[in-house]
Amino acid sequence: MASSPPSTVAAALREEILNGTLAPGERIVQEEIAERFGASRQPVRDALRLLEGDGLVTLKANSGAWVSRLSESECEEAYLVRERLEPLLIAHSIPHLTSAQIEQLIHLADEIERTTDIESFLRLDREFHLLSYAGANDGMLKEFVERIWNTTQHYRRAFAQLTDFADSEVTHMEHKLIVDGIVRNDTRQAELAVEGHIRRTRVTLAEHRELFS
Amino acid sequence: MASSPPSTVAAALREEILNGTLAPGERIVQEEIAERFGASRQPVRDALRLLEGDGLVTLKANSGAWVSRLSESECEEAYLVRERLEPLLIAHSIPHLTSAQIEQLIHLADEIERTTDIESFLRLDREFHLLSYAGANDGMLKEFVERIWNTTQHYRRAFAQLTDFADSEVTHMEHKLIVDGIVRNDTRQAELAVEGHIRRTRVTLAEHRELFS
DNA sequence: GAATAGCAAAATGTATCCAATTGGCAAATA
DNA sequence: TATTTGCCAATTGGATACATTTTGCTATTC
Repeated sequence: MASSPPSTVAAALREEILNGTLAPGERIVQEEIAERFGASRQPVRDALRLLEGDGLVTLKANSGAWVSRLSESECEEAYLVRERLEPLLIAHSIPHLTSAQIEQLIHLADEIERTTDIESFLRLDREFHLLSYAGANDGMLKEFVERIWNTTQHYRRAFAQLTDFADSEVTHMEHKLIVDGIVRNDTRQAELAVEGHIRRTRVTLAEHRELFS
Repeated sequence: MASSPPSTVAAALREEILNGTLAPGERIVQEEIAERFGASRQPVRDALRLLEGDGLVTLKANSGAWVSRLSESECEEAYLVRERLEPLLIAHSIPHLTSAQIEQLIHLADEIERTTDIESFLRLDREFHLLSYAGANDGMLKEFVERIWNTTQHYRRAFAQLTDFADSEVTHMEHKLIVDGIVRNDTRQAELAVEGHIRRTRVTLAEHRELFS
């Protein structure tokens, strides 16, 4: 599904932005991308428009495309919005999670605790949270949340590198609280754990303004 | 700003979708639009991609473009998200509203109360709420909220026509509560009034499933 | 020496032509 | 008669060529 050239190019660029190959602020030249994918500039333009819709790329008319960059206040805004949306999302998700998915969540929380590598941590943490929302049928809400995760991915990486997992103990505890809420079907606890998890991250991030200099 | 052909075409189509000229589910043919604007199909394609990013248009590869249509559950989801986001938005806005803007809000609430025409009501109501958020510096949050307003506009119109303003008294009261919170600088009251306003609309909408048949 | 005006190179935007895909209609077959 | 297969018209998608805009550099002037 969605295997048209523009989607393919967009997916590849999205991956490069998320894994840090393309950094925020970096210029994206249509012709370069077109050449790399053996296509013309037309599908590349479509791909860039798709990514603009995802908030990952910023287009300027007659000028070019850049990987989106967040200011400190925009990053804080992103976390404030997550604090409002993700508790709702997990509440809608929990009643429909399969036992296989719950098993996987337990497994992921465990694996995250054992990881010392930053890239693995980012990948597993993302997988954990998005899987905890997999039961929800809310298309638009999921789009919003995933968009925020994508646009803030770079800053999570920078933060993890800067602090070298200084808060990892608390993070693991919060993940366990979320899992516990899910396992015991205590939706309210899961909501509060998610909200607290995001809020603490926001406050901790705010103590490192140097990330945005 | 943003006066490039694609933006112009997108703005015109957006207007036609919002004012009901183009109804949800309606097909949009590239060549027709191109001819109407005296342009080639290329900028039209870009415009459709822009509108897809706004959620107003749904594209299907190799098939065409349609005005987006919401299901009943998607519409409810939209209101649930608004209940979470708009209180936050008005809380951020209130401290920065100018006295001229506050005067205008008072004036709008008054004008809405005097209106019996549905199109005027929709236009003024939208203007009132978006103006009440004008003080906020939250770009992404505003984008999200405006996107939801846009994609649900058609259903607000259908609801107003169906009920012929049966709940207008309550609506006016809620608007006054919001204005009162703003005027007295009581942010918390404004938040609660906004949340209640949206929540009541959601519940009332849910009593009219025939809108989505 | 700093600032501004003009120019040139590079990248984006648009138009046109051609290819590929879709969906409906008709005809043939079970 | 219902279903399936094949064809054709219509529409979208992609590639190439050309026009337009931007931007940085250079040269000139104050």
